[in-house]
Amino acid sequence: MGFEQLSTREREILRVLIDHYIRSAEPVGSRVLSTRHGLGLSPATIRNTMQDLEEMGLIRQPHTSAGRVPTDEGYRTYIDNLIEPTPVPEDLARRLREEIVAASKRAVDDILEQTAHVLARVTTQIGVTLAPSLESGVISHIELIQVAESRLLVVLGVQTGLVRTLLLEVSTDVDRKAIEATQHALNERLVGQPLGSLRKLIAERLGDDSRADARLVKMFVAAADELLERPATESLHVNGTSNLFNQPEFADHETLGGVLRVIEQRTPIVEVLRQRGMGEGIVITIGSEVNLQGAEGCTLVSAAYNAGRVQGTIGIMGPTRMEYAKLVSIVDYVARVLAEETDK
Amino acid sequence: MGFEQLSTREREILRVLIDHYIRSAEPVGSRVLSTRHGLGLSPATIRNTMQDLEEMGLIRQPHTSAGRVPTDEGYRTYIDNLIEPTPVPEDLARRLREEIVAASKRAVDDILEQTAHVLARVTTQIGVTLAPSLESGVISHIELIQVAESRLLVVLGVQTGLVRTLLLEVSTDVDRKAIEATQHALNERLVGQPLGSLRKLIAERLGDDSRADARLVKMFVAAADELLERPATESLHVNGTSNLFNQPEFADHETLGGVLRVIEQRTPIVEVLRQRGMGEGIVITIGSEVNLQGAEGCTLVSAAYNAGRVQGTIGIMGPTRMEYAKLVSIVDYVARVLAEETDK
DNA sequence: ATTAGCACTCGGAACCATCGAGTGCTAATT
DNA sequence: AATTAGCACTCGATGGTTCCGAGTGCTAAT
Repeated sequence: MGFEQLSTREREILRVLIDHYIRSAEPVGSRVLSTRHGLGLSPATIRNTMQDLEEMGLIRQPHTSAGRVPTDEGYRTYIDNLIEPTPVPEDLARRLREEIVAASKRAVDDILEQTAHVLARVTTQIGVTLAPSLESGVISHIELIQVAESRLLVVLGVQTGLVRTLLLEVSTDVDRKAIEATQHALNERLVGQPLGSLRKLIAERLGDDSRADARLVKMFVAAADELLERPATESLHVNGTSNLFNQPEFADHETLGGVLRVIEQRTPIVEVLRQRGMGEGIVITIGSEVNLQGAEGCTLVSAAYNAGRVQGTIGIMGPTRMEYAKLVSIVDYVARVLAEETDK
Repeated sequence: MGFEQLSTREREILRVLIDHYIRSAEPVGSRVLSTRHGLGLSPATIRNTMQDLEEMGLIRQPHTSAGRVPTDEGYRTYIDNLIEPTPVPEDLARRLREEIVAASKRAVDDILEQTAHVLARVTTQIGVTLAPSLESGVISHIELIQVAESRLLVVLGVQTGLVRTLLLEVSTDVDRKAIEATQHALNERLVGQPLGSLRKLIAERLGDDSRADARLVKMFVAAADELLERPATESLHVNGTSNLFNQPEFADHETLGGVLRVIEQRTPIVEVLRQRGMGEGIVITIGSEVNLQGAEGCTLVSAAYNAGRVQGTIGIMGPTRMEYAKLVSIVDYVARVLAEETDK
């Protein structure tokens, strides 16, 4: 099943077959491979090799008298061993950078929204972007602002310029003094610490501080918890869903519906991006390999980007039959640009 | 074409026909109407009336030898004159309220997201919610916070507890003093004024103020402008798109694609909600009546909600063939609950 | 080891007949 | 005068049949 067991010829035929299938979206027969591509072999020979590849589970026949299509295992070997990314053309690179930079004056969410949009348009796939997880971010700044009688706005500055805000509903009888005192206490004790360990820190460091209003602190912790937990699905931006309609694999209503449902749930996608997309370099995830029920025919091409010390993920989602050679480079490039833009 | 010209019998038949069609999604023949509904008329009579209704453009035949289906004009008369909303059942009302209240401790966007979700689930249509337009909101509070060397967070409090924040990229050489001074000047001159007239006000009131940093003020205005313009599409929440898949009218790929594309663009929907949805009571907008290219077969049932002095809109979107009697009440009820929750 | 040759398979397109729901019209009925 | 029964007619949907050809696997020749 592994790549090592493939002969040069098998590799070559598998590569050419998938290349062709990616373009045509139709089962590939031995004839086309023999004539239209430069591997000087007769159809018969190719047929033999194809039989072998089929036994290995890398390709299959939709029905007896049809050509072959890649299986997901086939795609996997192709992805891992047979593609050579084509560099992003100069002019496209320039345009990409411009469009992302144009948005970078705004808040993080706006950049990400814009990036998802650009990704979708350029790749004609679905663009997805995920804001950095703040777990490991370092608190630089805490501010409590009373915006209404019973509403407190919490501004949480995280290291290199990331900001999150959230609203706190408080009982009406906290006075300005208490708020200020709490704010001071929080700042003093928490700045410079990683957000992820906040709950623990508060217990340790503020338990004794008499200046801080205990109720406020408790609410603050609850809110911060939420900030850490919830935004996972909320900070996911998806764009270009309608690109699916052009893909023949989603001509079927069921298939299409399944994918859209998965996208709507968000969580499954966030999980794939978080769990597999971290680290560095491009990660390609085939739907059927992970638990993406309903989107088995989809694949995610993702890359992490560093925004200061925290990491977010971007990517594209489309049918497993996609032009990896081109798209991989684009995703990679966009991730780099995004890192530059969010990290300054 | 108007409603006045319909005889009682014509009205009755139109009503019953549409009622039936809404449930069955199939062309309605004269037989079914005669036997299955209590209007003691023979099929032949009904056929005659149906011919009349067809001439008036209220119903039509998909082809000879098929029953009749309503035209959009037919739906319009039905909507305007023939439906009687069924009250929301007690227990459903309770659950709705609970679910919305549960989210109301969080920021506005969260409530709206949750509301869209609830609407979608309960109606099995697409739920849409639109944050209040801040145009006419009154500024209660302005705060400038330096969150990084060259980043300023603007907190804009709007009357009863609504808060908007946005990031400002500034050149590095503004000092703390200048920021504070500007903040003071802004507060002094702008609090109590409607957000919409902000640009004009600033020219009038701050031109002479020497304390404020001119560059900062200019950037502030730019940012506020953006806040007024841009969020129109951004503060639209959509949920339940996959509900479309159950509707037979969207079995066709083209149709479905059209609708999804419209949803993705967002602007068209925002416009319908803003332009027609304001004021009070339920507004029902049929796709073909307004300029919703691609979503002609869709209808929006929307209602405005008051959040203090500003107004937002919520609604549902689905095939024109939807159960208005039930759904209208639900949308109405949710709008009321939402008003209560955002306005306190 | 490769390839030409050939019988075989099977999905898809085209064609056809059939069926039946629903119509519009006319003539009979109330 | 309004309603209804009766009837011929229309036309989409359904299912069966045939036909075509792309593509195969195998065998025998190179």
